[in-house]
This record gives sequence, structure tokens and C-alpha cells, in this order.
Amino acid sequence: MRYDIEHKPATRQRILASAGRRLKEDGIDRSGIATLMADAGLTNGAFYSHFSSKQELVAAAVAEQLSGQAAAFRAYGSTPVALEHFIRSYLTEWHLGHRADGCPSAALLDEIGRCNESTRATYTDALMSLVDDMAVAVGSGDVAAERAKTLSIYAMLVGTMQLARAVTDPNLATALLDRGVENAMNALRSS
Amino acid sequence: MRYDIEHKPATRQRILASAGRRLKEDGIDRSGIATLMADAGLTNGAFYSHFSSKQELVAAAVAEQLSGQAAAFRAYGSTPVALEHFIRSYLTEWHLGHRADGCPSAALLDEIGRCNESTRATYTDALMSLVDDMAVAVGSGDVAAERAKTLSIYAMLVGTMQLARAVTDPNLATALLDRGVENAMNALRSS
DNA sequence: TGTACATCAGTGAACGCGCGTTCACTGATGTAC
DNA sequence: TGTACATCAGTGAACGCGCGTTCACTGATGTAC
Repeated sequence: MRYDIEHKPATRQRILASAGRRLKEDGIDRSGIATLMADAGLTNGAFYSHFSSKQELVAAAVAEQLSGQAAAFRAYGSTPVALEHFIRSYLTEWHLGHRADGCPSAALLDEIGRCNESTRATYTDALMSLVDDMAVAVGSGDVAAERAKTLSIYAMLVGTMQLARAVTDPNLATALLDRGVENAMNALRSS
Repeated sequence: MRYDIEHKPATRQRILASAGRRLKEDGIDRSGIATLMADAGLTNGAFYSHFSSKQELVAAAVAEQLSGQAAAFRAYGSTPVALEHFIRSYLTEWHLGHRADGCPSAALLDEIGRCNESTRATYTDALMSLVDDMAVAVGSGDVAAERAKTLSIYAMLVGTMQLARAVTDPNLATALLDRGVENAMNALRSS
């Protein structure tokens, strides 16, 4: 069909975007290649001309999701209040109910922890990139310390969202989100 | 073979215990019935005389793991320092490296969040039982408030452990564990 | 006491299905002559 | 200008495999007579 030169990279990007959503919604193991490709309007056979394996797609899609999260964070501006905005918009009922549109770590973190070294390394890099943005925003000067702090806060947010999603009592979930904001704000202001 | 009357419940318990370990190690979707039964020294065919479906086993095994976690917590005694001990023993390198022997929530929480209502309800009940023990130990009088607080701390611990496991840089993981202890202690002492 | 039968936890083969991956093929377009 | 060929993103069938689940069968023991 002789597509123009931007066509293939654009298709790859389209697969990455829809796969990011599907993986977050259904989990890594429950998302089959055929479904992931159908989501992008393609058939299973075309997969291996874009990615060498499912693991490679997973790594790339998760990294893409994290970089989207970083972009969303940067949209709050690079000031200390940006992190407060991030925390408050993270621990919401909306986010709880929209896995596919939400944080890749909240959706997939324990599964990522079971992935191979290479996938986890890609995750780590993308995560550190997000955390760097956050550390700069907090901007007290000691960037290493701010990175450790923001990363730790990110972990709190992820755990809180996962637990709120797992629990069947909506009031419990809401209480968790509220408490989570408090705890995260305290952690942000401490030391 | 005409086993004695305690035989079948004992076998069920053995399956639950080994399945709990396997599920935490490999994840829910990567643990097949044949493997789960082989772990208990049985073959796949015997599975359905103990459980009506894989989901039912998952729910029972996860609840069993949480009740083991509650028992371990109670072993610290029912005083405010018990929770400090729990936090410190949770966020350790040992726990990071021993998924099968560790917290079921750190190992499986995002997958549990994708399970059906019934499995999640079983998880919620077992979790609330653990949290009740913790709230009593903190024992300030306002049990409802203590429950919300300890549940929220539990969420922080889970997120921190998951992130520490996912990341490929061991120093980053250690820093996360250390910071996590600080944040959890602060949350414990606050309000 | 000896024998025939009932019990039932566990076996192992089989079911249809979806998985990740491979590969021969398609067909619209660009290039060479 | 017209024709033959090369390109290559995408198709769709097929591969072996493991999944969750079903089921006819086994065989050691307890019970009935």
C-alpha cells in the first residue's frame, strides 16, 4: 500500500496509546495481542512489525503513560503548589472510577514488579523523569532530597488509589482518598 | 481411600496455604490450577472437589493471607508500639525480596482491584479485620478514626513496597523503604 | 469371622478456547526503464 | 508516456501450548450382613 514515511511511526504511536489504556483497564496478562491490535484498528499479524515482543510493547506503553503523567504534572506549572494540585487531582473519585484514563502505576504496579529487568528498567527511567519534574517544582535546592520525598509521596498515592479501588465499601474508599490527601500533604510539608 | 474426617478440610487448608504463596509470587493470572494443585502435592482434577472455581480459591487464599498478617500483627501485642513494629518490619529489604512470604496486598493489590465483587468483598472483610486489630492497638478511644488512620497507613506501606519492588535501582528501593518508614510514623503520630 | 458392597478423595485424560508468535500472502503505490 | 517490477504495512491462518473446567474411573477403607 506504500504509505508515506510518517505512517509507520504514527501507527506505532496509535498502538502505544490504545495499548496503554487497555493494559491499565484489564491488566497486562489479560490483554492479548489480538485485542491490543484490534483496539488500534489492526489485526494481530501486524504486531511484530512494530514490536519485537509483547514485553517490549508493555514497557513502551507504560513509559508512554508515565510521560503523559509527567506532562500533566508540568501543566500545573513548576512551583511548590503544583505538587499539591497533583495530589488532590490524583486522589479523586473520578480517578478511582477511570482506570484506563488514570495513573499507570495505580493500575499496574504489582504486575510491573513481576516483569523482566528490562521492562522494569524502562519503568524506572520514566518514573525518575516524572519525579525529577516534581522535585524541581518543590525546588528547595536539595534536588536529591526532593526526589526521594516526591517519589515516596508518589508511592503513597499509588497504594491509596489501589486500596480504594480494591475495597467494596464506597465510604471506605472515600475515607481512604481523604486521609490520603492529608497524609500526602503532611509528607510534602515535612522535613 | 476412605480418609478420616479431618482429612479433607486439612487438604483444603494445605491448598490454601501453598496457593497463597504461589499467587503472591507469580500473580493471579500466571498461577494455573494445575500448578496450584501440584504445589499442594495433588493433581488438577481434585481441585473442584475443594473449590467451585479459581476465583473462589483466590478469594479464600487472599483472605487467609490477610488473616495470617493479622495474626503476625497481634503477636506484637495490642499497644501503640505494635503498629510501629509492624511498619518497621513491613518496609524491610527482606520483605522486598520475599514476595511469597510477604504481604498479600503488596503482591496482588492491583489484580485484586480487578477481581469480581465477591472476591473484593472477601478481601475487604479480611482487611477490615486486620485494621480492627490495629485500631484497637492504637487505642485512643475513637475506634472509627483509628481505623481510618491505620487503613490509610496500610495503603502507604503497600504502595511503598510495590514501588520499591518495581524499581531496578537498589539504592532507590532502599531510599523508598526508609522514607516510607518516616512518612508512616508521622502519619501514625499525627492528628 | 468372612465377604460383598458403598464411599469418596484423588487421578488423569479430555473439552474448547485464547494465548504469543510465525509466516506466506496481498495490494496500493513509488521507481526504473 | 506506458509498463514491469520492488516495496512493505497490514492480513489472516496456522503453530504449539497452557488455561479453567469436566468427568469417567481408581482403589483403600469403613460398613452391612
